[in-house]
Amino acid sequence: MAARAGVALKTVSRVVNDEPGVTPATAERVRAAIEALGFRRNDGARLLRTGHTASIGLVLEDIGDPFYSALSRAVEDVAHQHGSLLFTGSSDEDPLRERELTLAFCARRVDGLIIIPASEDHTYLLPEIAAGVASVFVDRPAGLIGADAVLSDNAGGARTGVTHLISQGHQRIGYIGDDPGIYTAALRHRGYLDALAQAGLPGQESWTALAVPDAAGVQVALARMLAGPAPVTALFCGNSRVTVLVLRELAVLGRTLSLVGFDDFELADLLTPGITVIAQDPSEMGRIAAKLLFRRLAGEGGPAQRIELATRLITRGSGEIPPERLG
Amino acid sequence: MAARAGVALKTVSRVVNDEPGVTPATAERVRAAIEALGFRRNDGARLLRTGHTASIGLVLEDIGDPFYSALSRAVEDVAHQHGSLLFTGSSDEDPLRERELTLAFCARRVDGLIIIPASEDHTYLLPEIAAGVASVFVDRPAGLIGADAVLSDNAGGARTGVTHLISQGHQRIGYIGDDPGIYTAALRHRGYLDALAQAGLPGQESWTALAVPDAAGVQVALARMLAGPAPVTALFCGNSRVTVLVLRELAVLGRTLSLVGFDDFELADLLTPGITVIAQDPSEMGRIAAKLLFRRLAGEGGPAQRIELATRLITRGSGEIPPERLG
DNA sequence: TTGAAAGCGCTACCAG
DNA sequence: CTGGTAGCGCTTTCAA
Repeated sequence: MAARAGVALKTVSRVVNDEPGVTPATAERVRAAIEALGFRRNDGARLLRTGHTASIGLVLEDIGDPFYSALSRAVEDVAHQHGSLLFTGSSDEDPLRERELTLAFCARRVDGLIIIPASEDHTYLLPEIAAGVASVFVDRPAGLIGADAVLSDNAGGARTGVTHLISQGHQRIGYIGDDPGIYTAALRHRGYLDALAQAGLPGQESWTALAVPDAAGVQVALARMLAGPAPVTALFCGNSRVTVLVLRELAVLGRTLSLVGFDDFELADLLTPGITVIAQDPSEMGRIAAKLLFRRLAGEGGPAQRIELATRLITRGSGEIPPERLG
Repeated sequence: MAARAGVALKTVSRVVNDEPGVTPATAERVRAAIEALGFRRNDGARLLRTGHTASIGLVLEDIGDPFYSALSRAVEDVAHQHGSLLFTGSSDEDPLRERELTLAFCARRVDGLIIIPASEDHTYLLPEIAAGVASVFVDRPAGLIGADAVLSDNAGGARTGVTHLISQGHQRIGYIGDDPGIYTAALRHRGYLDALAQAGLPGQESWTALAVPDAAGVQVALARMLAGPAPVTALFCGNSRVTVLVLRELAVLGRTLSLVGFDDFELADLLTPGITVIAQDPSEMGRIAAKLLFRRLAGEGGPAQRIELATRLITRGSGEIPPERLG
């Protein structure tokens, strides 16, 4: 400690922390010494003593994905407002990695956790929660434990999108989406089915492709939907990755379909036609989750909250092509 | 410490750290106690003793920007390989915030720093570096201090892009870019000027717009370039933000220009025509920077390195429209 | 193979 | 107003 260096001894702590009870004169002397010796307080040690680390951990699927990076930014801003630093880690949708990451953050004694879960079982978090780590789940709820969660209205959003296509006159509407083992994917598929049922429209197995991972999968799925005498005239895509893959394949095939996608994406408005989407608001999700986390950290009690955010239909052209205008 | 709880006392440490010299029997007993009591090692305390924190700090402009989020992901992957956790912070291009963030990371005693600088003066880092914090700068070099840096060939990339337009037969080529006070922006503008000079083409002041921040600015700039009897037939955009704004404005105007943009972006290939770009590789930049950082952390000496990465011309259509084919 | 003590850098608490 | 002392939870060093 640079105490003796200046002149005073462990009064340094007081001046560093702006505590009351120090003569301006001595304070100034200490400050000079600090400056001269290049003293840097070790927050690690400080926070070992005080108990909280003024840092939170964010575990998400992939920080490189624009959706999550937008969310991440919102979380960071709220954390900054509260004087907290942010640890980030990508799980790559791997439950084991999620767990490792989360536990590593806990070992660092983060004050709180924001988790976009990849795992279905978060009982491993129970001891941590008992030890006082606050945690908020985003995009998908926690598995097997009660915890705060900020979610989108996945089913409702998909229903709105498909209903929009129906209202344009479409009767044969396809669906391409993720593995229904994924929480959001299952709900979106459900929304699709609900919309059809509500309109009294028949579904058909060949019109649905789940667990489509890549371009090849999309190619096969589309080929199936477009084959035969009564091909699909419209398509609902379960996420923006699929939407983009479909757009590429449609371009290759030289075909046009009326199309609505779940999730907005950059430049969706600049394509021709513009892509109609069901938009979530990742920033808003991050902001709300982070605010809730800090309220918990501030001592707010009450049962686990489940906040569901509405989605928004943004019409840009691709979803407003009636069946008769298709080539 | 959960020592007395199990049975043994501070032998726990040995077990937790897989140190040699523990009977399997006692080890098992300790492990059981750990499990039972839900013991969680406090890495903060551990690392206070050992001196290194197994964490690095990344300060960038905006984690919400796809370019930086891709870079960030690459850094995270390398950090993970080395058993390090990652602090992330966005400076919003504000020198003060960059400094705050960096110093906050240093107070947390991160082992190393990866900085995408917003500031022109990094002398504030000197004491930290003297204290042993390794640091690598990315995208732009450090200001006023010698430090490792990983950069793109901004001038060369811009020169390639503009030369490409010239080779398509264009003689009146405009440039819209950022404030030349920004390191990368100045170099890209220089590349543009160099390419024109090299081809013996005249420049014209009205063809250049620097420090264009928003859609309104782009609108004005384009109007100027397209006015008169000898309007610009091609355009080089200094960054992807500008490229997208230009695309929107051209769509509004119903005009076409041959166009090359610095920086690749999602869906550039799906637009009609596809957008020809000079691509950087943000992942590669992040990866290289992080690897260099960990080599420094491992004790590699030598003078500050300056690594310059090549850019890549990706032709997709927009840059291959000859002047005579423009409406 | 195991135990005890010292100390990392800081703040909390109680004396002076 | 200022100083000393204890101790946060861990590792390290030396002794048993």
